[in-house]
Amino acid sequence: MNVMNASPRRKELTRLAAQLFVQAGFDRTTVRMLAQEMGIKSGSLFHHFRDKQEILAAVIEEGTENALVIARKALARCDSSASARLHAMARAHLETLLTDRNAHVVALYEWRRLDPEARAHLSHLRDAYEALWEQVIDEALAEGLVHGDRFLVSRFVMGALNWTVRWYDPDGPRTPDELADELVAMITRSASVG
Amino acid sequence: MNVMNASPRRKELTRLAAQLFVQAGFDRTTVRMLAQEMGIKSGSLFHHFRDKQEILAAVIEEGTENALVIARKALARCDSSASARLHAMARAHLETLLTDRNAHVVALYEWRRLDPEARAHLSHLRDAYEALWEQVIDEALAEGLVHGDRFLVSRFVMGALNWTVRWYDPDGPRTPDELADELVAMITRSASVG
DNA sequence: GGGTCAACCAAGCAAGCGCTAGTGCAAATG
DNA sequence: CATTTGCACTAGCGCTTGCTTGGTTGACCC
Repeated sequence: MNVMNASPRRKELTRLAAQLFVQAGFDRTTVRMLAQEMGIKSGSLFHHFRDKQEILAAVIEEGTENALVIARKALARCDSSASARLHAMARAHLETLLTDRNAHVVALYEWRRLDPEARAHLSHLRDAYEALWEQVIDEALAEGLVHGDRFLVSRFVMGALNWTVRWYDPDGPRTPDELADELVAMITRSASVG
Repeated sequence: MNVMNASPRRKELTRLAAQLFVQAGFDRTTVRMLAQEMGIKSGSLFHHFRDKQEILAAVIEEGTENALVIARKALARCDSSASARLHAMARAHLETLLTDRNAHVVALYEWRRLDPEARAHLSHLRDAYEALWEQVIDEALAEGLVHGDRFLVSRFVMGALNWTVRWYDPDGPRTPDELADELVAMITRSASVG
C-alpha cells in the first residue's frame, strides 16, 4: 500500500474521483465505478488509497488547499485598502469555487461522510481559510466600508458565495468576477450612510 | 399498500425519517434503521411507503409546503411597504429553516438523491416558494430599498439564509429574527445613497 | 542479470442492502 | 354474523458493497 504520498498518479485519480462524487454522490459511487473511470480494476484502487474514505479526504484536502493558496496570492497581489482586499477575496473565492468546482461541491455536500479523524484534520485547513475572510471583513468594518457584526457578516458573505455552485452557469452571460463585484457592491453601498 | 394518502401515522413516520436522514444521510440510513426508530419491523415500512425513495420525497415535500404556508401567512400579516415585506420574508425563511430544520437540511443536502419524477414534482413547489422571494425583491428594488440585479440579489440572499443551517446555534445569544434583521440591514443600508 | 518496487489483475469473501411473499389479527363495515 | 380493511409480523431472496488475497508485469538499478 502506498501510504499517504502525493504521487502524480494519485493526484489524477483524485481529480477523477471528485467528478464521480459530484455526479453520483459519495455513497453511491462504488469502488468499481471509480476503478472503471480510472482505467484500472477495483482491487488496484487500494494500492493508491487505504480505503474509500481516504479518497474522499484526498478530494476535499486538495480543493481546500488550492482555495487557501489562491486567496493568499490574491491578497498579496492587491493594494492594502479594505475595498481592494474585499474584492480580491470575493473574486478569489469564486475563482476556486468555479474552476475547482468538483472538489468544492464535494467538500460542501459530502463533508458529513468524512470519518472523525479526517474531519478533524480538514477542519484545520478550513478554519485557516475562514480566518482569512474574517480578517478582511474586520478591515472592512474598521474602515466603515461595511457595518454589522464581524461574525455574521462573514457568514452571510460566505453563504451567498458558496450558494453559487447551485445556480451559476459558466456558459451564461456573467463572469465570476462580475458576480463577486456585485456581491461586494450589495453589502458596501452603505458606506457613506453610516 | 397505502398509496399516497397523508395519514397522521405517515406524518409521524416522515418526521422521524427526516431526523435519521440528517444524522446519517439518506444513503446510509437503512430501512432497518428507519423501522427500528419507528418501533416497527422493516417489512412493515412498505405498508406506508412504496419504497425508500418515497420516504425521502415525503420529507422534502412536507418541509417545502410548510415553508410556503409560513411565508404566505407572514406576507399577509404585514403592511405593504417593501421594507416590511422584506423583513417578513427573511424572518419567515429563518423560522421554517430552523424550526423545521431536519426537513430542510434534507431538502438542501439530499435533493440529488431524488429520482427524476419526484424531483420534477418537488421542483414546482420550490419554484413557487422562490417566486415569492423574487416578487418581494422586485418590490424592494422598485422602492430603491436595495440595488442591483433582481436575479442576483435573490440568489445571494437565499444563499446567505440557507447557509445558516451550517452554523446557527439555537442555544446561542441570537434569535432567528435578529439574524434576519441583520441580513436585511446589511443589504438595505445602501438605500439613501443611490 | 538478479533484486526491487510500484502498479496492476483475477477471483472472491462476508456483510449488508432494498424489497417481497405470505400470514396473523383486531377493528371497522355490511 | 361474515367479510373486508389496516397494520403489523417472519423469513429470506437476489444482489451489491467495500475490501482482501495471492500473484503477475515491466521498468529501473547496481
